[in-house]
Amino acid sequence: MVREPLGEEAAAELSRMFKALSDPIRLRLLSLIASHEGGEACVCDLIGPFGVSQPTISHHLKVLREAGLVGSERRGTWVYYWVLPEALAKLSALLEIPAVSAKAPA
Amino acid sequence: MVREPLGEEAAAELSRMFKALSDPIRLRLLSLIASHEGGEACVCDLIGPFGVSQPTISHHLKVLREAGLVGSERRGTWVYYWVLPEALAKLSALLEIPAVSAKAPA
DNA sequence: GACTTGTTTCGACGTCTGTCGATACAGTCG
DNA sequence: CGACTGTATCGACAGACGTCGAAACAAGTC
Repeated sequence: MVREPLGEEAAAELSRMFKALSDPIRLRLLSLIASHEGGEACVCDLIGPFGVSQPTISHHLKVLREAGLVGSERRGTWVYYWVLPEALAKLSALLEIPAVSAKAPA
Repeated sequence: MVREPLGEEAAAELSRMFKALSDPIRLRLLSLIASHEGGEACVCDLIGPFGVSQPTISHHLKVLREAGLVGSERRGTWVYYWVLPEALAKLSALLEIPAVSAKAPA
């Protein structure tokens, strides 16, 4: 991000990922999935903690999935979700600012 | 993010920052500012590269500023913007997934 | 097959967001 | 002061987004 200006296409793809993270419920969902035992969670584990309806949770999970941040699989009755670490690593690396090139914080 | 589920307040604050990054033009603005000589850029350097009007750029800069991602200062005729590295570092750290706890990538 | 539980999709609604042109504000120069 | 340049704000509009209840789909059980 610091070395050279982001190209139009790269910015478009990255902004789609950040958009998926721009909702508090989706952030908490991601965190809940990532911190869940085994690194994955069933949808049924995710509908409790939030004050929204189950279809809304399903919608948010779809957004995370289409952004490439999580993977999902049906195993019998339940659907499981897990975080795709490569995607998060990509975003994390983008936001790393070499201390040298940044103006000193106020 | 992996160690424990994000709290409601933390998620709200972080989602505001990610929302600021969820627009391709804002991402490119941020990158343009960060990669600019001296780590800061005048607004007049930023209105050229995009196919949108000057008020729109000004609006996007305001969003970045209110999200705490950039600082700004008027110096004479021009207004300068620079990246606040602490904010980006905070987001970057959040997205770092310890390889151990993540499910292996497909 | 019929019933039950878990999950997704659909359709609708109000709200938020990105964009613009017009306008206001800030500072510089005659 | 008056004109001019750089930047921010305002008001309006179309489109996207988060949410819900209802309904559809999937898989297991009787």
